[in-house]
Amino acid sequence: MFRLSKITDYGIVLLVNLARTTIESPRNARELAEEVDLPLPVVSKTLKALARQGLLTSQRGARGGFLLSRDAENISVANMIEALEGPVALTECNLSVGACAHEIRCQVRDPWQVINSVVHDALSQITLSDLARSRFDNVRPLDRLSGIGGRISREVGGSDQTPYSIDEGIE
Amino acid sequence: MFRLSKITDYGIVLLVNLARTTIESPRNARELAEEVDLPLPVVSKTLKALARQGLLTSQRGARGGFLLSRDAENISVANMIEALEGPVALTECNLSVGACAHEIRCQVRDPWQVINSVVHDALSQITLSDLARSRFDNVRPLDRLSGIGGRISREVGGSDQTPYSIDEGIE
DNA sequence: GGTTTACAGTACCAAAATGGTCCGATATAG
DNA sequence: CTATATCGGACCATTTTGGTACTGTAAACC
Repeated sequence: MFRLSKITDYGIVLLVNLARTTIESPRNARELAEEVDLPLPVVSKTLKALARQGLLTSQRGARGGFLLSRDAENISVANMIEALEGPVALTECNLSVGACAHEIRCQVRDPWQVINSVVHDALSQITLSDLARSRFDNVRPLDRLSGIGGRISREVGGSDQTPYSIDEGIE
Repeated sequence: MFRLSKITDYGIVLLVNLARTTIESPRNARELAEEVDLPLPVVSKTLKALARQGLLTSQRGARGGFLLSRDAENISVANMIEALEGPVALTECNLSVGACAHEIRCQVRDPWQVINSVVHDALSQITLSDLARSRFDNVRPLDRLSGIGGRISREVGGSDQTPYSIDEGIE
């Protein structure tokens, strides 16, 4: 079905919520669950996963909770997806060499590498701070994307790169 | 897990196979299954689905089989994925309005529209003929993508657009 | 016209992934 | 010491996937 899991969806919503607040003290799961209107166990599970993957820092005990582990500008959509879904690999052969039995005689492995990179790059260019800014409301969203493309090219290995800002040229 | 289903994977392999041959007579499932080294029932199922979605034309009866229904240049990766997975919708809210119960109070719906479009656009720019050409073998694939980005912007509704050629600037 | 070839549709089933809940352990604040 | 929260699992129902099988129908060819 080519859809992200709900946990990932929830995770991004939660991250945006955390990125929006200016408070620097940790926010706990119950609080966040209310704001987002999702069952506490689900929110809790999602936050735990994000903490384990290093996108959130957790503080245990009374007055504990979760904080972004780094600036929202430095967390890309690709990062968030990878944290909750594992590596972006549209096909098995994109995961690693030798993952697919047909690898040797396969005629499309190399093209798939390209496709996967294109998608990954696209997802790397949008950051959490873009999502948190969210002034999309009454504007057709796609208008903002002119010019994004020139940068979809260089990065390969999942390392961070200069992210594209959705607001570019709009201010 | 953010992976395409195997059927989709198989489907693309089969389409590439069909795009590579110059023969204009239909190729049957058994023949294709051998070439691709996959079980006949699976190949058959996949081809049927592609035919139902209009990417292949089928010919019944003796000497029947499958043919591309249009030129490989006019079949994008997005087309192939949509044929076998349904519409590209990374989240439920990308599928249609009202698909998600949280839609009204959701803070990230609009950003998701953008993300989804970016991915969809990227997948629209690579065509079956690009895949079939496949001269990726000894070249680092990403080098070919410089310049792709400028075009990732305009299209929204899934309609065809001028596709990006992977070989651009390499010849 | 009968036989063979090959697709069409659909039902079916086992295995895996997902969505969601719950609980005991541990760390921290006061 | 107690209340608060996360941590790390286990757990289970439901859905999706991957793959097979079977019946029907269309076309070709003798």
